[in-house]
Amino acid sequence: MPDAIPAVHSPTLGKDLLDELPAYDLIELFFFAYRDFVSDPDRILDEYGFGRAHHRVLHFVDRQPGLTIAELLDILRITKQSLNRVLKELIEKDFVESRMGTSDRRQRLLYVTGQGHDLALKLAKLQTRRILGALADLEPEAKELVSSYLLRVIDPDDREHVERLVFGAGKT
Amino acid sequence: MPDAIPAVHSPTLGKDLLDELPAYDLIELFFFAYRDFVSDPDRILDEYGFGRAHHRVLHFVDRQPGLTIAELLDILRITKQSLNRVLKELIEKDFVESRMGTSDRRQRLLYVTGQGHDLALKLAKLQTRRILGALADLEPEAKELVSSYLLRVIDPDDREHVERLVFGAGKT
DNA sequence: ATTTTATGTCAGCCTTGTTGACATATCTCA
DNA sequence: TGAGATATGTCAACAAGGCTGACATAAAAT
Repeated sequence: MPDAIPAVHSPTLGKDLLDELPAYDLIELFFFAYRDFVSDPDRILDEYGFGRAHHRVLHFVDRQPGLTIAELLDILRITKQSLNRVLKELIEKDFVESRMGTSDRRQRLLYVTGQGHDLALKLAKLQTRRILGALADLEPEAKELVSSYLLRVIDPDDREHVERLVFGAGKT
Repeated sequence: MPDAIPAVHSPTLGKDLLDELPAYDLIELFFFAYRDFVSDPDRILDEYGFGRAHHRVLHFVDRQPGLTIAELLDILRITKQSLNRVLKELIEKDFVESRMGTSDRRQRLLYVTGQGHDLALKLAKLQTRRILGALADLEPEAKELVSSYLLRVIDPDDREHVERLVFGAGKT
């Protein structure tokens, strides 16, 4: 079937062809790369009786101490019932703690505990080894390019939010 | 806590710091980008009563007509019971068909049907729009760089397999 | 002829998502 | 102050898509 498609380098057709020819290479690479990216933490999480859902919560709470439930729901885009299930376990096992808000006492502000931070860091380092290691043989500007590429894959409406979250956290 | 870490640009420490400082930016961008990357197909799959698991099967069968069950299991890395559940549905709804192997009659060779191919293509184009669109304002060599980056994120043991699968499919 | 391989299938369990309904405490605003 | 909005918690039920273990069959391989 690809045989029927004429040589690609005609400048007049460039834009249309992008719409027509699926980028199977990137689609599949993305799939496999992401799978391996999340697989590293899985083994360790198992030892603690946690899953990926716990990892996500722990990660974002570690990154943004004092995060509220509402903010976390907004980041994860799951229902409060789903969140509550894993959050409750993280709190019971003393990896996260929830304090009453000071200005608004309805809010719960989330913080990681000592061992919560240790685990979050351990998992982040594992993933870091893989995703920075992958840059090793590439040009020095590769990291900048990859991260600006990934940012552009994100929905335009969320980009600003993600940018604040990713590049603005920890400093606040 | 980041305050305790000394200024980063000392050349002697470069390598060690890579091991120590988690790449939160890439970790999070990867997370958000992948989420949006898979979200596009979800809406359409819903209309057919399919989920992501069906999408993956349909995709790889579309890409590699004549795929066997064993090969598919190897690509997806799930159990045959999990695969069978979604595969059965795809076959019942006439998106995929399974023919007896010719050389080895124990094997089942999988093929997409007409509507199976149409759906697979529709989904691939949706994802293509996003992941090629994200290249729009970047340098021309960005695509090559991103795809070689993603390849390097994949487990070294699988890289060759994935390369064959990604760059060698459809031609066979 | 026996064993191995490729696949199918039954039954049950887990994680993580969903919806809907309802409870409580606190804040906001008229 | 009092009514309503907001932030969170919780109960119950369900669905998708993973998993394990056990067992069945047909065909290939030895």
